[in-house]
Amino acid sequence: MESRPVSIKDVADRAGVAVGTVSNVLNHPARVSSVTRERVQGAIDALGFVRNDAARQLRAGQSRTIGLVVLDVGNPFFSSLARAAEDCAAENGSTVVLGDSGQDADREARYIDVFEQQRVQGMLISPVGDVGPRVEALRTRGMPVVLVDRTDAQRRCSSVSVDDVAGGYMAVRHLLDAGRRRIVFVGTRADYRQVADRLAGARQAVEEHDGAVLEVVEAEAMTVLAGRDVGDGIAQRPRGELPDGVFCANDLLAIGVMQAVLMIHGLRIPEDIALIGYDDIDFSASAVVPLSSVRKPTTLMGRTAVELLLEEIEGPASRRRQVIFDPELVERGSTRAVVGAVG
Amino acid sequence: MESRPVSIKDVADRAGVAVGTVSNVLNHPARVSSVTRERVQGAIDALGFVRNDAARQLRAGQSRTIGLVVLDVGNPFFSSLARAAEDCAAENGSTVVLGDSGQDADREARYIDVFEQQRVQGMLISPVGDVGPRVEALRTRGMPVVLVDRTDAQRRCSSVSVDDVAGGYMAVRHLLDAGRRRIVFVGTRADYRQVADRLAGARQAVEEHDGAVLEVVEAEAMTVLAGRDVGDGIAQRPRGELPDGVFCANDLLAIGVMQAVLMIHGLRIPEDIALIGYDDIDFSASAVVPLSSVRKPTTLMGRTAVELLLEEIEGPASRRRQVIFDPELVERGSTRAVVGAVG
DNA sequence: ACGTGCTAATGAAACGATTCAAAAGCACGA
DNA sequence: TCGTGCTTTTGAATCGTTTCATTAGCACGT
Repeated sequence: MESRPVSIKDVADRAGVAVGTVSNVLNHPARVSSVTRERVQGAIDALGFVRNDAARQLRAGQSRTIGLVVLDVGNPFFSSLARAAEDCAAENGSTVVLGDSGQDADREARYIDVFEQQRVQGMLISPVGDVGPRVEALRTRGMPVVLVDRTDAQRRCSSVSVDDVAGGYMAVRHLLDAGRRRIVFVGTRADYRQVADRLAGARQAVEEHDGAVLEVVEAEAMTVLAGRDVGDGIAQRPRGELPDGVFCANDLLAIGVMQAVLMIHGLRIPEDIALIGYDDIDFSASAVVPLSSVRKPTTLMGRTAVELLLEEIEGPASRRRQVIFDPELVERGSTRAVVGAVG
Repeated sequence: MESRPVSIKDVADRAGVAVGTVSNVLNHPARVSSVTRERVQGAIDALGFVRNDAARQLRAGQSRTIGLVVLDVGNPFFSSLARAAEDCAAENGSTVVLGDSGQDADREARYIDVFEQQRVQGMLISPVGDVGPRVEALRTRGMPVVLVDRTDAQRRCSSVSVDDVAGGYMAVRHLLDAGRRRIVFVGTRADYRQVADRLAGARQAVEEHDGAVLEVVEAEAMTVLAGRDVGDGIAQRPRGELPDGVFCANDLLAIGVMQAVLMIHGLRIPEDIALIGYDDIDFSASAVVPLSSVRKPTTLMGRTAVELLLEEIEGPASRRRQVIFDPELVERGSTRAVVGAVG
């Protein structure tokens, strides 16, 4: 009953040709006369032949597959990045397979191993911790690697990332432009480089502006609940000490702050407090007051990462490139200028 | 400079043993004396040898990889399902590679092809449209397939899904138990089998209960904004005609309804209207009023899917099984009983 | 010295597709 | 008839690993 899989040999026998001819039908159809081609194709269909990729790869020495290791597929940033990478790869005849490290270094290592054993064309890695040595080893064995959402300070490989300092600057500059002067930055104790960068950008914007002050408020975590606590604390202050602009290190925090400010304390957004977040998650557009935010060029990042990788696959001689994108301001109701807006 | 990759032959030469011995070190270490083992291991490390999976697979005839094709990695349901599947596969020495069809049939077909060419051990598919013929073809070629989040009416393969009728019943039953009688179901025109099933369950619960009435309100889409419109329409009714319980076909709708009911019309949840959603997305727990919901046993589903697949891989003789899980009620503030709660 | 019973190591064959030098087939002109 | 220049087809060699029948090596008892 359970017969062994159909090979190119079986197809050749049935069509009455040599194996080389079948291979040519599959890979160089122009070399084969149309009558033979049709006979072979008929045999392929009749037998349900499916090419054995292992054998093909073994001979070819490399595959048409790109490995992508992400921190968390549940995070919308990574899922749309993956989508974009897949599209771009498909246009170039490659396929992306995804490995989710779940921020776990062991798991990350496992996927890197598996992909290397599979002889993928190259890897895109958004690393958990320090993948320096790892990447170094891959490169000595000739495996192209591009880092995603992280630069490589030692320039061992190309990378695609976002300038979070610019993003922080952009957000606070936007608040200042809307006439706000007493700015609060909400973030966690800056273990994450990302948060630290955003704060640095915020500082820079405030320092450029006479009369503006920046206060840093620390949240327990980067979640809605933590944001609600922070918002609660802020909104309880006496009227005269209220900030008029709040920049949160991500959208979840901002949504929490919004809930507290609006619901618990009855203040108005943006009239009393203008509010801006970071990441532009889907939810932000449909918050009670649509939330302004700072968006990473996710799609562009995914495409660029694949392009850099392909570049390196084609010509390994090419030098490493660190591509850093600027984020984009997304202006919504939570910071809309209110003076003269009706006019 | 760019030397060809290190093969088992190179390792054998350096260690001064035969290739078969190196292979034994890798696959059957017990068969090799410890002194030889160490010498070979040393050569492996020194040369940076990485096993060529293509060659291994070619010989073995099958891989240790499971292909998972999902509708949308951005959807938390699928990302946690994938996570669970990966864990379960890892425990059994396999690796899951993920393909995101993005609800696109072509893309889905491409991933299925790629996985079949890669001779994966088996596939888990959450299908876009009608994959019947597709699955049929795979099966005749001996490829194990398990459907996810969908049953196979023709029982051509095993499947893992959720009983949405039971989920709908559960949600409305919960509202009834909390003393609500005028129930509204919010959903889209039921193209999705899932939504239709949830409504059917809701109907059933209401019919079992004397004096309870069910009204169906149609939303434009399954989004927060569409929910807000619906909530707006409901809350504008004269007090006497207000429902006292609302069941939304997903959490996004429910959050929209909540925003409209609370913010625009100043009604209270759950005092005036008890509200329950479906899916239990992360956001629900941190809504202004924490949202009750119906949760699918995502992790269990992922594990079970892998288990069914492995079962079929081991013994192809095993009959197909349709596993249907019951969803779980998650009770939060939006439906909390208010009478006597303080006591 | 020789057989017995081990364990350890060997190396050729096999997996299935691709490649490529060589052969075959064919048309045409000399 | 033969050579020339073309297109089409052939099939052996190759990729790197695993398997397995065989051989080698060694200790022990007779």
